[in-house]
Amino acid sequence: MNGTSADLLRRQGLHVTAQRLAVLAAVSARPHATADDVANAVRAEIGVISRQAVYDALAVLSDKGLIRRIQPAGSPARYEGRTGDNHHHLICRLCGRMVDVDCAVGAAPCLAPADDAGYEVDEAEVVYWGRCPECLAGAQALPRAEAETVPARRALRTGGGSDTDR
Amino acid sequence: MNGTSADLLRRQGLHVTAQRLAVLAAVSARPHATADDVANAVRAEIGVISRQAVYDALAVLSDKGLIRRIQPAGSPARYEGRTGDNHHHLICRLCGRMVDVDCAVGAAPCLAPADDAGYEVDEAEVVYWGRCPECLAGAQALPRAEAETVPARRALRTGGGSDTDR
DNA sequence: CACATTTTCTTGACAAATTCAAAATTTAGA
DNA sequence: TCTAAATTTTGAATTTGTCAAGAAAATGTG
Repeated sequence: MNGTSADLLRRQGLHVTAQRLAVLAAVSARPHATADDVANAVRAEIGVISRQAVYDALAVLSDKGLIRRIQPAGSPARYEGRTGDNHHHLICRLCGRMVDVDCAVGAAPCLAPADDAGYEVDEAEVVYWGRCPECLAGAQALPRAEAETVPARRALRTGGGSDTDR
Repeated sequence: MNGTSADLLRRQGLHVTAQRLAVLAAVSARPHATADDVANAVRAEIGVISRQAVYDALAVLSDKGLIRRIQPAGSPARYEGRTGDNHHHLICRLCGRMVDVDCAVGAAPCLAPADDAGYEVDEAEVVYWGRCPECLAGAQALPRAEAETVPARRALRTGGGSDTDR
């Protein structure tokens, strides 16, 4: 199991290091984790790792396609291990909660642009924006005026910053 | 023509200010501009504007649906005037160039998730990732080793940062 | 038109996320 | 083991964006 991860790295021509293995494991274990979440998870596992090493590892792993980077507006970048199955994301505008949605169309690439403008497209990223069940319930309970007071953009940070998922 | 923009603002219950009109005009004139681009464009037109006023205007205008905010991974937020037609974006992984693509499916919302998980979805944002014609040409012309040296992520900033579009 | 209220803008400090740079370590292969 | 190249560490700097408080401007009313 660990051998597999190391092989994955080698197959991409990357050096195998404890940091990278730990980052890969952390991302797989916590879908939608931020770089910071990953750093903390890795520290819990191998002791210390520099912030830079985390960023490098995340960058290199996503460049090689071993992990996927998602960057919803107003939220720091997130990473996930599921790759290649071309699933999409449903994000709550109010609390930032993010959930996976299987592709409605089929296998990757699930979509081809109407006109590719000469681009060589390798991925179609789809984000569905809306409001999650909990926020819907909360918003509807509030009187109109108060509901409007909720600063949507800000909530993304404070409310759903890290405890996003599931 | 200017009267129209002012009316747009009034219709949304917003005060009509030179700053907002200029921001609106700047965004319409330069699709995919960053907040910084907008600030510069506005300064060229009305003299001075504070960074905060630009952010406020962009936030309020996109909240009201007069402009649209796009935030591709690894790049600062961008704004565009085209709204309501639910078009999508094609972004080059190498240089960051972004072009519009009309929706392949039809009118908004062009897509509904396979399983909405209880979310009330109001928008489906689609980003096609790939390599633009120029980068493709450049990459193929280079010998393999050199081509791989190009730091993809960094290029997004330097290469295509501001002079993105077509 | 003058006024009061509310919104918006300015200024300046601040914070988070990410990147840069240079030196020290580690990895892979001969 | 030894070497060259790849990684990691460390620490500072940037970029992007936000907060807060007071000043200025816009809108509706008398």
